[in-house]
Formats: sequence, structure tokens, C-alpha cells
Amino acid sequence: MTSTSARPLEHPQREEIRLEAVLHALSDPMRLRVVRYLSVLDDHDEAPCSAIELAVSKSTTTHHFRVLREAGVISQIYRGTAKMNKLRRDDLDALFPRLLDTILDADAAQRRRLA
Amino acid sequence: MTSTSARPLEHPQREEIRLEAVLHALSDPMRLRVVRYLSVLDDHDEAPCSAIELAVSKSTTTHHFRVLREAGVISQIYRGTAKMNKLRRDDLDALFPRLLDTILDADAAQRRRLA
DNA sequence: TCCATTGTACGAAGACCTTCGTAGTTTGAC
DNA sequence: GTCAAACTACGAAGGTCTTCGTACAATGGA
Repeated sequence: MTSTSARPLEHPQREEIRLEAVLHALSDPMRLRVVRYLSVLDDHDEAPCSAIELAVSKSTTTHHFRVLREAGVISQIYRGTAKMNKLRRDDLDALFPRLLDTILDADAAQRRRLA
Repeated sequence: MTSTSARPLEHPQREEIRLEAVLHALSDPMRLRVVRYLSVLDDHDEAPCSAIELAVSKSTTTHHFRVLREAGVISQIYRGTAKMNKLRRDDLDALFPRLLDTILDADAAQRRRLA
């Protein structure tokens, strides 16, 4: 059976999330790509780290996911050998209304423009 | 007479402005503070670097203003001994609709919350 | 002309960031 | 029990960021 492990993963509480940390987390192209990927999943759906192919080593991937988690942008949970990720949309929207969508829109606009 | 000097200052063209650079520029509390300050000026009004007191040395101040300029967030122009700054609102709004205001709103919300 | 004001250039220190490889842990399947 | 898959921990290299002090340049006013 695939179950959630007891291995602990530190997440900031909603009220501990800081705008500066969120902006810094999203200012890296690789991390923005992860967020873009997660943003198109159904709400409450989640993806393992391995689902998003980043052209870097596994340890670098781990690093970037951790930055996103510690900034409060994503939540992570172990399921079996996988570590599932999803956007903390509710928390971000509650703290910073429209911020996530506006940044994703800006990213989409830029990608369209530079295509 | 107070005139605009010929001293050159490099600014990215509108189409050279990158979302990642903007987010990175705004992810620093000191730089976000500068942008907050400039955002409440009347449109097309401008402020010298010295108008915003940051608790750091002059050279550090110069550095942060330069990061904002090179990211395309502000424009700078010499007037006499002063260097005047203003937000590149039109350019940012054209490229990334609502981004600047949404980030400023998020900043205001966070400051209210943590007050 | 001389000076105060405003900001720059440069070099350096120390912190932090991104990346990697290697070795290891945890889990579920066989 | 053994194995493969997924991910981590650690340490290190190389780069960038933030900060400073000192010395300097440009400007406008007395």
C-alpha cells in the first residue's frame, strides 16, 4: 500500500510566509518552471519531483524544490518512495490575493512574447 | 540652472525587461522599500536617491538603485548633482499587466498583517 | 574660485546560491 | 530478503550578492 511516511518535512505556517521569500523563490527560471507545471494540475492534485524534467542533477532538483517549500510556495509530502508536490494556492491567495496568478500570467505573456 | 547631464545611464529597452529579473529585484526588502516609496509619487514625478533613507552606506544605496534600474523597474536620470528616480510603470504594465500593483498590494497586506 | 552636496568607482570581505558527485536512506515490489 | 526507484545528506567548487570604506567626479551656490 502506498502510504504517507512519517518522515518530517518542515513547512512554514501560512502566517509565516513572506512576500520577499516568495518573490525570491519565483525569480529563478527553474523554480518558476516547477510552479508553472504544478499550476496546471487540478486543484488538490499533486506531482512527484520526477514528473518535472529539469536539465540538472537530482541533488540540484532537490535543492530547488526545497527552496520552494521553505518559501511556502509548495507543499511536499512523502508517498512511498516519491515526494509529492503541490502549490499552496489557498495560502498564497489568502495572504497575497491574485499574486500567484498575476505572476503566472506575466510568465505566460513573456513566453509568448519571446517565442 | 538645474539641467540634465550628459552622463550616460544604461537602461534596458522595454522588450528587454525580464520577469525573473524584476522578481529578483523586488525580492530584496530594501529595494522593495524604494519601489514602495516611488509608487506613491504622482505619475511622472521623480525622487532623488537621497529622498529614501535606507540604513546603509551610500555605496550600498547606489548598488540597490542600480539593480532596480538594470532590471527595468526604475529609470534614472541625472539632474544637477542629484540622480532622479521613477518607476517604469508604463513599461511594466505593458509587459506584465497588474504585476506591479499586485506586488505592491501584497507588500501592503503583509505590512498591515505584521504591524 | 572654493566648497558642500550628491552620487560613483573600485576593491575587498563575507555571506549566500547553484551546481555537482558520491554515498546513503526509505519504500514498495518480487 | 533482495532489489530497484526516488529522493536526501554532505561536502565542495565556483559564482553572485550585499556590504563597506576610501578616494573621486560632477554640479550648483557663495
